Formats: sequence, structure tokens, C-alpha cells
Amino acid sequence: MQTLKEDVRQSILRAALREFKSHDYTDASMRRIASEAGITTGNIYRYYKNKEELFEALVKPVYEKLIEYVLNLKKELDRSYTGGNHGLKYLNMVEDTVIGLFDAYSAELTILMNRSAGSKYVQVKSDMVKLIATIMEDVFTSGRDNADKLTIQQRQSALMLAGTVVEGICLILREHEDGETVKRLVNEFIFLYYLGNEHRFTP
Amino acid sequence: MQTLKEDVRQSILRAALREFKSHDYTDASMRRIASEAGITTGNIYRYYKNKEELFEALVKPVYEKLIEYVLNLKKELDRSYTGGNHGLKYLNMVEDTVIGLFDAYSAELTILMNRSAGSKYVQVKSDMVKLIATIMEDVFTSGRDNADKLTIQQRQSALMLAGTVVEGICLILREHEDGETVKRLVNEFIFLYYLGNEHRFTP
Amino acid sequence: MQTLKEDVRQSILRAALREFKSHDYTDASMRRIASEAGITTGNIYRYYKNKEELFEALVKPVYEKLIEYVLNLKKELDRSYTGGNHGLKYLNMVEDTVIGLFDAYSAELTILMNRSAGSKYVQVKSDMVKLIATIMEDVFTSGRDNADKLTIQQRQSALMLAGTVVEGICLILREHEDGETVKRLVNEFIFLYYLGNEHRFTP
Amino acid sequence: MQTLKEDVRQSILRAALREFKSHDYTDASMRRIASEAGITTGNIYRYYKNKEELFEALVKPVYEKLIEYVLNLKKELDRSYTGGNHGLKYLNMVEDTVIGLFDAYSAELTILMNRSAGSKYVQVKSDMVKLIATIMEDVFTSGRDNADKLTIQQRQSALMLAGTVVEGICLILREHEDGETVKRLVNEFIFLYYLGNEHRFTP
DNA sequence: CATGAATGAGCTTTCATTCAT
DNA sequence: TATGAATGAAAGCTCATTCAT
Repeated sequence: MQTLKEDVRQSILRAALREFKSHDYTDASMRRIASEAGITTGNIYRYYKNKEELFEALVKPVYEKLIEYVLNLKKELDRSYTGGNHGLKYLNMVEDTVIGLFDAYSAELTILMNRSAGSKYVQVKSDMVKLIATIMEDVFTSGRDNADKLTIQQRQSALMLAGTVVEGICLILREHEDGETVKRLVNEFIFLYYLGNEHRFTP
Repeated sequence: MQTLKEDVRQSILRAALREFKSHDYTDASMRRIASEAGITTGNIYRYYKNKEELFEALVKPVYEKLIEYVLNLKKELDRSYTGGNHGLKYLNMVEDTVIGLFDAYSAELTILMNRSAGSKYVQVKSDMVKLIATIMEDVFTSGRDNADKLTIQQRQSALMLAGTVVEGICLILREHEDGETVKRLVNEFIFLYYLGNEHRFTP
Repeated sequence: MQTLKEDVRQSILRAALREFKSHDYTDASMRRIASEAGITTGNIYRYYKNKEELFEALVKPVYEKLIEYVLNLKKELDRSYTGGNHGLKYLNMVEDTVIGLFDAYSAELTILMNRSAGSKYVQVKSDMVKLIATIMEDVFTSGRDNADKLTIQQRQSALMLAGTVVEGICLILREHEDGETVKRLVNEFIFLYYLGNEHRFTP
Repeated sequence: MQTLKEDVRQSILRAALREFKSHDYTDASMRRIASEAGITTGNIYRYYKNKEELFEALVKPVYEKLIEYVLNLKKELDRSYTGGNHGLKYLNMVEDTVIGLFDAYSAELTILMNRSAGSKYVQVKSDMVKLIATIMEDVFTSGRDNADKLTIQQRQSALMLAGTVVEGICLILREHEDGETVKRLVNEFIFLYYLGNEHRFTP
């Protein structure tokens, strides 16, 4: 064979998935992954150069898709900043992003968002938060002409909303495996944010 | 002497607070805590049997208060389930609980909610979530006579909402030290949930 | 106590000395050093941060002295390049350097010169060789006006002579512990090189 | 088939040669040898039981020739100890030995002398040294009737000279591949020793 | 015969915990 | 009580060697 045994590679990935689902990158143990995969510690290193690479093998594909989606989102955002409340539209784009990624890589997305502490992917969450915060700020200033009039409190609120949206989505990802359920819950969740904001100033 | 001992105990707790604020239970280092407290590694074990107990010393008081408040909340809930939409009222009680605890134990609450991974307090969050989920279910069934008519989807939604509320509050606690800011953001956050739900069925 | 137990530190150094005398840096084993020192593996790291630092603790002092001596040698060399055969004089300076260093750090010098492979001190030997090669070239061109007339063969010879001088001295260091013996043998050895070269062209 | 096998054996040896030229026995890697030889890791063990045997396969032929030459040298030495300074003659025999072996097995000789650390051939060098030391002692006592009058210092000097000769030759072997260059440098080097000793007592 | 996946003992290093003083 | 040196198990990783296919 040219390639290493595909079933072993699969069981390593499966075991790694389980391990990283329940431990942060730092706390995950190669020994445990190996034994869970039914192989010896050393053998894992024939398949993945080291812990970082094993983690990356799981998480990089989603990460790259995420970046791609996020860049599109940003472009869309910049293109149409001419006014009008596009809050729901943007939030829907966020939702589509999540759902799209989840369809292809449910567990991996979960790990990327929840277990990267200690790896080089730590900043992913806060990157997402920053992006979504700009969306939120856009929501706040909708209809008005410039955004730099935001008070420091409004900026804090935007960051909070962005942070809680991200955390909320992460939670849903963590707790559910079924795609349909995830979709429905993310949809409800995002819609809640939309409605909440919609009626903020018009009670 | 007792006096001296109390001094030391206090500086251990102070140091532990700082350590656990920035590290998960597993990643926190007893050595660092000792040296930050200005004592020796071994001496820490005269005051606390082990890492778990030290963590507990920090976190148990808030935990117990939390339980207490939560039981009250529950009682209130059970007592007045006779109808009418009390969603906001209950959410306000949750908010009051958080704010109340935060006033007395800001850092400890933050730690309890955010850094318990690896300790026996991991489940606190999910306990909270379960409780709040019952509140959410109450919101859903407001005006109707019994709650066991909830579909499985509704139950999932309630759990999701509860989970995201808790995660959101945890995030706010994690990111802010200033009491006023925490209050304002938690209030906004809770209000968002209220409004979001309020207009759910009346768009 | 402020400092770690000095006798343990000494026995670690003693054990490390033994280990590094018989193994290259890479092949030396911390476990063996620890057990030879009569302590546990982990305990070594209370005294030295890692293998590199333990090696350095042994070898850095000699290394710095060596650099110092060598810079002096170089200065002397550059200052008096006006001609006349100073071969013996320079070789005597090399000898003095070796003897001086050996008096203070016999084993350490041995290790520095013979066991650095794999550490950041690998190049020490070849640095020495290069320096001594310039001395040798000076010997070859003594009395003549410029050195760049040396043929490629002469340069090879100079490098060979320098290399063998260094290797010879390393050998003497490796095989003998007694200072007087080292002195005598290095002296004889250097003198041999002097005589050998002296009579090269005047048989 | 026998033919095929011989091919493989040859390419293993060729690869091992390259590996051992640049790494000590301990640091050489069977994996690298196999891959350099264009075969699989496991297959190497069909041809050579283990690392030691592979090393031996390379080095034993030279080793045995070396022993043979050395025994001859010794015989010659014993036969003609009746007086007269035969120093140069003997040193020339040493030189002839080296050159002769080098002609037939350049790389293997280099490896035997320079890379045996960790294998069972470590002592080869010191064997050589011991033999050459007896030559040196003969040089010292030339013209006098018996050798056991040598002082301990003289014996040490003889050992030193022998050791440095051997180290010097090893160095030349290590640094040069070209046969002519090796010959010239070894010749110069040996001649240096001859001259140096010649004029020792007749300055 | 050959393959290359698998083994297992070894490596350096870290850290909660213990214990002689 | 307090000290801080010592322990020992665990981590990530490497590599000569074995063995099922």
C-alpha cells in the first residue's frame, strides 16, 4: 500500500474527535487518543506528525471554510452600508454560515469553536465576535449616517451581543449532533436576537 | 497562632482567585498560587488538602448562595404557575440573582461559571441551564393550563434559550470586572431575551 | 534555605560530568544523570531548567575563558605580523591557553572540546582549528612578505596541522586528569610540532 | 534469487556507508538507511540482524585487515629490536598501513576510526594507540639495550604521541575523501612526528 | 522475499503532592 | 507550623525492532 491504512487513520480521527470534544487542546492526551483508537502511542505518530497536526487535521477544513464565508460576509457588509436596517439580513447570513459549515463538519466545527484553547486556533472565536460586533454596530446605527457616533456603552453592548451570539451558537453546536435540530435552534436563536433588537427602541 | 494563619489563608485565597480567573481548573498551577501568595508550595497543603479543596473554598460560598437563590426562584415559580405571562418577571429574578451574587462575589462567580472544567463543579452551568429551562417552558405555556403539553421541539428550544442565557451571562462576567457595566449588560441581555420572546408569537 | 541544597547540586554536576565525559550531548541521558546522582529524574529540573542548561552550567565558564584567551591571541597575532618566525611563540601561547584553562576546569574543558556534538557549542572545536590554522600559515610564510601566496596544498596542510594540534590536545585532556601530567604532555606535544616544522625545510 | 538479493545487500551497504560517515553509531538511523537504500524498514532486517551487525558488515573487513597489518608490524618490531633507531621506518610502516587500507576501504576505515562510539568497536582506536605506543617506546630506547628502563613519564609520552598520531590520522580521514590528498597529508603528518622526535634530543 | 504498520521502551520535561527537617 | 527538596506519574515524542500479510 502507498497510503497508511485508512481504517486506522479513521479510528484515530474518530478517537481524536471524541477526545477533543471533551478536552481543550492542551488537556487532550495523545495516549488516550491512541488507546481509544485501539493502537499504541507510537503508532499515532506514523499518521500525524504531532498533536498540533492531528488537531489541525480535524479543524483546518472547517477553519478555512469559515474564513471564506466570513470574508464574503464582510464584503457584503462593506458593499451595502448605504443605510437601511439590514440587521436581519446579516444575521441570516451568519446563520447560513453556521448551518452550512455544520452540515459538512458538525463535530469539527464544535471543536474549533469550543476546544481550541492552547492551539493556534484560539483566536477564532474572538475573530468571529469582532466581525459580528461590526454587524451589531451596523444594526444600532441603521438609518443614521455615521457609525462613529456610537457611545462607548453602545460599543460595549455591540460586543456583548456579538459575544453572546457566538457563545450561544457554540452551545447549540456542543449540545446537538442532529443537523435538523441545530438548524432549527440556530434559526430560533438568531431570530430572537433579531426580534429583541427590532423592538428595542420601539416597545 | 490563629491570626497569622488567617492572614496566610487570605493571601492564598487571593492568589488562587487571580490564578483561577485566568486559568481553567486543570491548567491552574498550585506552584504559581503559592508563590503569588508569598508562601511555599508545601505550606499551601496545610490550609487546603489539595487543589480541589482550594477551588472549593473559593467557589462553594457562591455556589451555595446560587443554589439558595435558585431554590427560591423555583418555589416562586411553582407557587404562581396559575397563569399569566410571568416571563419577564422570572427573567428579572434571574437577573437579580446574578447581580446579587455578583455584588458579593464577583470574581468567585466568574470562576464558578467559567473555570470549573476539570473540577467537580463542571455541572453547575448545566444545573443552572436546567432550572432556567423550566422558566422558559413557563414562558412558552403562559396563559395555558398545563406545561406537559410541550412538544419535544419546544423543550429543546427552552433548553437552548436557557443555555444561551447562561452562556451569555458567563461571557459578560468573564469580560467585565466593573459592577455597573456588568449590571447594565446583563440587563440589556436579559431584556433582549424578554423582547425576543414577547414578540415571538405576535410579530 | 535560600539556595537549593548545595550538595545535591554538586552531585548532579558530578554525575553530569561523568555522563558527558562518556557521551555526546545528544546521547547523554538525564535519567542516567539523575540516578547516578542518587536523585529522581524530576528533581534535576529543580536545579537546572533543562539538559541544555545543565550542559551549559558545566561548560560555559570554560567557554568564556577560552573566547577571552583566544581574542588575546588573535590580537597579539595581528599586532606582530611584521615578519620573523614567531611560530614557537604563538604555539606557546596556545599551550599557555590550554594549560591555564585546564588548571581551572580540567573536565569541563574536556567536555567542551569533545562532547558538544548536538549542543550549541558544537562549533567550538572548528573555531579553534580555524584560529590555529592562521597561526600555522604564519609559520609557513615566516620571513616572506605576504601570505596570500600560499598554495592550496599549503592551506590544506595548515588546516591539517591545526586540526591535529587541536585533536591532540583534546586527546591529552581526555586521557589525563592530573594537571602536571597534562602540562608536560601538552608541552611536549606542542614542542614536537615546533621542531617538526622547524626542520621541515632544513633537514 | 541470489542476484537480486545481492543487489539489495549492496544498496543497503552503500546507504549505511553514507549514514555512518555522517553520524556516530548511536545517532545513525536504520530508517534513514533503509529509505536511502530504496527499501523498506523491515526488509533491512532480512539482510542484517540489527544495527550492530550492519555496522559490523561495513567495518569488520577493514578491522581484520587492520589487525593483520598491525600484527605484522608488531612482528617486525619484535624481530628487529636489536638496536638502531628505526623510528622513521616504523612510522613509515604505520603510514603504509593507513594508506594501504585507505586505498581499499577509504570510507569504511574512516567510519571504523571515527564513528564507532556506541558500538563494540569503540576500543579499536585505543588498540591502535597501544600498538603505536610500543613503536614510540622503541624510538625512545633506540640504541639502548632494553626498554623496561623507561620511566613512567616516558611511557606516558609514548602513549600521548601514539594517541595524537592516531587522532591526527583519524582527522585527516574524516576531513578528506580524495586519496591523493589523504596520502599527502598523512605523509606530512607522519614526517612531522619523525622530525619532531629526531631533533628532540639533538636540538 | 518484501512490505510497512505496529510495538514498546526509551527519551526530556512538568507538576500535584508528600515529607524530612 | 513552615519550608522547600523530593517524589512519581504523566505528558509528547522517537526509533530500533518485530510481524502479519
